[in-house]
Amino acid sequence: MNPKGRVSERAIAKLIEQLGRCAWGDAFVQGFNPAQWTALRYFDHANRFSRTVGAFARYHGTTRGTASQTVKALVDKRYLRRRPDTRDHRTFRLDLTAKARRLLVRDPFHALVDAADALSTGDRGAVADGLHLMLDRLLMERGRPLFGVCTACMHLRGEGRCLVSSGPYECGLLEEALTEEELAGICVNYEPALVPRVPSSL
Amino acid sequence: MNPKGRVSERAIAKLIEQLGRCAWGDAFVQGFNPAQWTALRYFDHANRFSRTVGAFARYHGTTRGTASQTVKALVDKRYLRRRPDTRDHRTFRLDLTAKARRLLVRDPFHALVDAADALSTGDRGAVADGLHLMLDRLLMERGRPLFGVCTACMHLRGEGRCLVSSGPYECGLLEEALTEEELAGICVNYEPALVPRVPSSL
DNA sequence: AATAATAGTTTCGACTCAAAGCTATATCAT
DNA sequence: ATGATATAGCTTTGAGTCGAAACTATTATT
Repeated sequence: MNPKGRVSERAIAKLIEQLGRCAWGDAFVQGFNPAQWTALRYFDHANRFSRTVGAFARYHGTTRGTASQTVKALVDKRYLRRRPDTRDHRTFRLDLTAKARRLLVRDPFHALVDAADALSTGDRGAVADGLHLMLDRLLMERGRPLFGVCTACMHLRGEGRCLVSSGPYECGLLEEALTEEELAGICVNYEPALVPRVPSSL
Repeated sequence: MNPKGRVSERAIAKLIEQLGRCAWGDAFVQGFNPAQWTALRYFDHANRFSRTVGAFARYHGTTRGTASQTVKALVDKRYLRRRPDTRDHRTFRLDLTAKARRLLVRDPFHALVDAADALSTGDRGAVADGLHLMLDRLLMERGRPLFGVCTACMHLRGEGRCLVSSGPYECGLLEEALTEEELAGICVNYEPALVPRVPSSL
């Protein structure tokens, strides 16, 4: 359709930029800003090893300083509860409050989700795969972590051969037991397994 | 692959957000910020009716106040030249300088373009079409203009039947003559023609 | 014990948003 | 025509946010 080589690549990049800006603009609502909404979504889906300021900063591709301020605003407004880690006295654990869970029902992010819903099922798969490929490549280039789930992670051990726990699953990196529900949480320590055990849905 | 309905929609939205953030972070470079890079790209591709603060604000989905400051910074640094419009004394025309054109060769945006380049030709088409559909839908919902090119615009007249000019093409809305090169510039007054004359590449 | 690395916070200048203000053009009644 | 009002294009202002760098405290390494 387009004879010149780089035309459609540029179009894709431009579309991503525009869609991103659009979602950004939508997120100035209900007294929050885009970063705060992203943080709320992050702490909703991150597993317990990843609910810290630093992990969120890496996920969001921002500095720890900025992430610290975003989190502070949410803690002050009682959407996150902050308490010191019992093992490492440098870090603080952050957990969503019930108030935050109620708020997330009206997340402005749903506009972008609805737009994706307009695609046909086949197109959705192609778009998702294509974007995933692009993101992996970009994050890899900058040495940023990938943030996947346990079910596709090489550190997951379980199904009867646990070393450090009597439960069904554990994280081989951190040597901690995992409940079945925790397997679906996104993790800063994720590393893709050579052969995924369960199809990832991120 | 994913049985539950909204999983892949959410994944797409998340990927777009992440890719957008990534491009945002890349754009803090060479003493410019993301908004300034977007402005430089915009004024590079916009046609002469659309090279104003207001048109850029609408394109970028921001306020005129913010756009005004972004432009001001670029004018002060001699990357844009600003001069009053001869017809409408409220508006100012903004044009890229040669200095800006040299700068745009090292636009950090190319990282995202390169990532798109990693896709196969077929995937690129599917991704581009899917994202285009999503963006159109989003912009339509919020009543924002679409910013297309003359060749796909319903206001384009030409090929021997011009009314206000002796040249080959003209804009029926603004009643101004258009040179052939200008047909490729993106325009704030764009409205999709029912039947596009030439395949659009934006 | 000394040094380096990690986790988080604070500070500063620049930027963004939203709202209000200013000037020029367009519309409309007289 | 003339003058009043509305609209459009842009700028200025103030509160809040971002990225970069400096800082404190804790843990890891040598």
